Amino acid sequence: MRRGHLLSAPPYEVETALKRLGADLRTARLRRNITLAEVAERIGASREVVGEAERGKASTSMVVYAALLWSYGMVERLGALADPATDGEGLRLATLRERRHARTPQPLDDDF
Amino acid sequence: MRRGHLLSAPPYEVETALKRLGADLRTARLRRNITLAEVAERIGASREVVGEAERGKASTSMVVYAALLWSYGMVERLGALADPATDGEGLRLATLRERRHARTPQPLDDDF
DNA sequence: TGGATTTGTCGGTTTAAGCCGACATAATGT
DNA sequence: ACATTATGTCGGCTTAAACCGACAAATCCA
Repeated sequence: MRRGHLLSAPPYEVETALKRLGADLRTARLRRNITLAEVAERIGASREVVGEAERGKASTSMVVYAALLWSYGMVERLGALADPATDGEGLRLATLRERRHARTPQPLDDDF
Repeated sequence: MRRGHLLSAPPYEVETALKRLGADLRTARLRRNITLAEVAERIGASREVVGEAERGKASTSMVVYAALLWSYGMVERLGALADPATDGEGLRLATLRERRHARTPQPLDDDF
């Protein structure tokens, strides 16, 4: 992790979403009346990383967030998060011209 | 990242969810007719990590997944993923006895 | 088929994530 | 207030994530 600016300065909306996700994970845990150390042990991680995830740390491994969702019975939501059937814009584009792999060489009109 | 067994062997349901999420992110990208390199540049990451996320790599940073969702216009879903209002089990428990015994989380002045 | 493009992989480097132990601080409840 | 518990923080250590350049394999389209 060196030069890419993603981790050092993610888009604002990304940070917002992560902060909210973390806060909601904390709410879920408190409602279940368990401690950081307890969840950490259940999912096989350290107390520290769980606390960081609850604060929405961007560079934390995806598996930490995923395991937390799993421990609260919400992991199916993660799997369905980008369901193609619910991707409105993608569906529109797909009906026009779906792509399988290679990029279609654009002849002239290169406007984006 | 050394001894915790989370990253080395996550729960099966977690791996499944990540695989599906990654596959769906790939579908979203192909529908939009853009390459790995292009998305990578847009979100400020390397082509490699994007490819790994699309394969559901568990140890990839959360921000990579989040930024991909963002680039496809799905980042709000991530923020709402663990919405307390939709946490059925949590709601039940909360009515019984909510716990407030936690320190108010500090802002986590961004990842250093 | 052939040529162009996309994607996966390999080697090497730098940075930091995650772990641990111990301590500091904040919140709780009696 | 006090003791207790939960959470945040510090320093050090080990491992690997993310980067880069280049190459190999897969995919696509004319």
